[in-house]
Amino acid sequence: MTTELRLQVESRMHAAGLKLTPQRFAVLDYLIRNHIHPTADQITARLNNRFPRASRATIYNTLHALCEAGLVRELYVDGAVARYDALIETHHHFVCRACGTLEDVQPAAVRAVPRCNLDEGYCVESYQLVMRGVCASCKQSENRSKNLS
Amino acid sequence: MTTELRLQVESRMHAAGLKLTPQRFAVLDYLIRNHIHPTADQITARLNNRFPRASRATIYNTLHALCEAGLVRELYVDGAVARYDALIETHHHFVCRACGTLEDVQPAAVRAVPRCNLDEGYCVESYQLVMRGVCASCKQSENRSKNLS
DNA sequence: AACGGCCTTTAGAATAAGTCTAAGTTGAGA
DNA sequence: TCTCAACTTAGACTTATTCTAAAGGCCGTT
Repeated sequence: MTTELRLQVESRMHAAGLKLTPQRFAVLDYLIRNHIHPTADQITARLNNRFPRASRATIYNTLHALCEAGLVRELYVDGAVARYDALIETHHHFVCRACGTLEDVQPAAVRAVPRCNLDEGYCVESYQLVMRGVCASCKQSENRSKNLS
Repeated sequence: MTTELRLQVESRMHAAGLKLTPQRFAVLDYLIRNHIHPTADQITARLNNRFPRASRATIYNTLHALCEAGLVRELYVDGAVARYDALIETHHHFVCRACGTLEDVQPAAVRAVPRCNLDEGYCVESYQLVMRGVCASCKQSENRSKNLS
């Protein structure tokens, strides 16, 4: 984590009334460095290789706290397992139905401005766009097997 | 279910190699008549008031079969509980953070054309847009309490 | 209309994600 | 440094979903 980012995190955590424990830093640092949308279990397994250890309850507490502080986003994409994402900039997601990979999609790549025309009084505060399909490498494999048959 | 719809369902189920059991009709009929995005538990509770009874396993089997047949969509919006939706026409969803209600949003209301400019080779087959915010009636309550204070 | 294969349903046990609890620990303001 | 509310912890608990093995029923064929 750069010093700049660290300061930003500190001020956000402070604003949210959260203490800066080693466990919280470790979780956030991991999410910032690894954009793999891990589950709580994956985070636990990875962090417990190193210092500091964190129990399951702490991982969940931390993730929820970071979500409330707006530093992390919780995603439900595939199934009933929550995935987590350091919320550095807004972005969308693409899921490959062949290999299951979940990738980030930069907002610039999507011509989808969620300028909604809902009934009067509705207030959209945030939105999430999940695209599903086949990623480039799986598409290639599909084409290859088609040509063979 | 209208005769027309029933025929459509029969042909889709047949195409998917699925038998037309009373339980499957009951689940689909309930989803078509009630756009409340129920959980598997809510469906089970509701159906077991009437004929035919269906066990938990059957409800899940049926929902998965209907999903594969493209007649039903599985949604993970709030948390780790799956919600189900008769997939009659494409539409989006709006979740109110105050009352938790999940509402349908017609595509016409969203100026979001998912014409994505992903890396070459990517193929978007479907997408799902979930908007979060405050619904009209909750917004009104919020304003009312602001004026009082 | 009856038959029989095989898909479907069922109850209940098993699994897994996430939450709760109560006791010990610690970050950070004074 | 002192203090205490906030944090962490292990493990029990809850709840959604899946699995299993046996009984049942849909439907093409006769």
